[in-house]
Amino acid sequence: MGLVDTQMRQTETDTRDTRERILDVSEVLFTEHGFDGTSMRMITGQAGVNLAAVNYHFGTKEALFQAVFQRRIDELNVARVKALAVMEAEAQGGPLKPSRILDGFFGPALAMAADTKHGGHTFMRLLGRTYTEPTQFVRRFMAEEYADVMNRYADALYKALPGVPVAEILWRLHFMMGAVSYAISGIDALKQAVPELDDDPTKLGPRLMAFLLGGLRAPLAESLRLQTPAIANVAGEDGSNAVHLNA
Amino acid sequence: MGLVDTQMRQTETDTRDTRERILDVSEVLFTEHGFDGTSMRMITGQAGVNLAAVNYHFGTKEALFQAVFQRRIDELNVARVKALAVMEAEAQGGPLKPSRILDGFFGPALAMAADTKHGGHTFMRLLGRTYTEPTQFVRRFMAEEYADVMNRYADALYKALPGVPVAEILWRLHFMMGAVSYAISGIDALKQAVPELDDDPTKLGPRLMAFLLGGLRAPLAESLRLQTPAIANVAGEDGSNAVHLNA
DNA sequence: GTATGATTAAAACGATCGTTTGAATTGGGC
DNA sequence: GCCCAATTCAAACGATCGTTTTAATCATAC
Repeated sequence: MGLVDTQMRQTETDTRDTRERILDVSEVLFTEHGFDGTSMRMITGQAGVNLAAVNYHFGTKEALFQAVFQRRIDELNVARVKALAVMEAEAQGGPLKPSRILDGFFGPALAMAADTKHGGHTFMRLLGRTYTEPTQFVRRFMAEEYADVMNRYADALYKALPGVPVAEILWRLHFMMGAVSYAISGIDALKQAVPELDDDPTKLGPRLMAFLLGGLRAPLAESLRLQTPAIANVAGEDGSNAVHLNA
Repeated sequence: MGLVDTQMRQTETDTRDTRERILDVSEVLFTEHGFDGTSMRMITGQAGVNLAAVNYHFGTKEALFQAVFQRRIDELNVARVKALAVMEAEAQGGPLKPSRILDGFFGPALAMAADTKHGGHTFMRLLGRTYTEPTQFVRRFMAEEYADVMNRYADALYKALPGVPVAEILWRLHFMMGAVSYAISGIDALKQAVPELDDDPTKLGPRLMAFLLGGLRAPLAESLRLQTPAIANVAGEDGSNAVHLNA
């Protein structure tokens, strides 16, 4: 046992070098060129390992993508659950402030996105994109791991915002995730459209938080409809097929 | 001239059949499998045309993707500009209601996304994704066409929301686009995480509008910071590298 | 030293990729 | 009828894809 253990640890240390080098490079390439746009030769070439190394260590290209994904999302989930647990312990059963709940949920994501040195930013762009094009593997992943974390935060928000239905909270959590995703990934496109825009990275957090809190605490749609009919004609040529965004 | 014109029109009618068939099929396949994940043989096979037809009519695969993109985004831009022009004419120089401005901007997008019969929904998913992974072609597109529409709506919002800086409006427009993108594309992932969620499509518009308006009209970050310190510890193991979402 | 198991290396596999070629087919103008 | 341009078609091009195979190399246990 002891011998095997020593040997194992040694070999594991060896492989971790190659394995992690492959993972790091893959993370960047998958983000930049997509799954199909990234070839094994691009990966192994840039990682400085043999072509067969990926198949040896991960089995298949798809399994490699899965490994890239798993490594980061586990880290993200752990940070989110831990942040919520700390806050709930402090509150001793009482409700939390919505702003702090959002901090706990989106803080780890933004922190990871702010890490441009170790691929965190790269991965968050990959995650935000993958969320809108769920493959079979990602679907299963969402159901297994993501659901738990989302429901915990939805519960916390439900306590913090009395009177707001859970379904509404989940939808708004979903909308907020979209806003955060664009805040992280879409900056390039935004700067392309408006080059003169102030994109001070230190202001992004407050800007985003202000927006998210406003959206989260917005009056419900039912009461809103009474205030604003908001029936805009956004139709085709003749204006017949009007679209009612608020109806 | 007349003869040539007649002949041209006839042949154009002929090619339009193949061309549009290719465009329609490509739209679906590019959305579902991405650019690299879609092969010319998948496209031509499903469209019922010869393999060489794409190269003949569009020149190259990338040009085909560009054509797919252009067809829809032109339609979107025209609808948005038109909706704004109508509202501004009615208002006779006065400010517009923010809810109506959002209707004008996001109404056409949601209307297109609601069109599941003719590929509109498909394309909106493609657009939302492409926005976060801008290729060289999309970058140029953003700068040329998207910028104009965005700035028009930003100006309208600037008039409607006195005291809010233009930069802030642009950022919030950006955040809102993320929320809308997730509302359109991320439903599958959301349902995967929370299967019991109420996803009545007729409620999506009001839900989204309520959220967007809340985020748009939220107090600015500067004043918000005074109310909520909102410094969450979302750090790693030791809690040393705390993240300040609001600082 | 030798044996053993894990890792790396070089080479090749068949399959599929986007694109091109050149001939066949089409359809309207004379 | 023929002509001509547009389009379609079948076939092939070289390149690249993910994966497998087989041998070489390495580190460790005995």
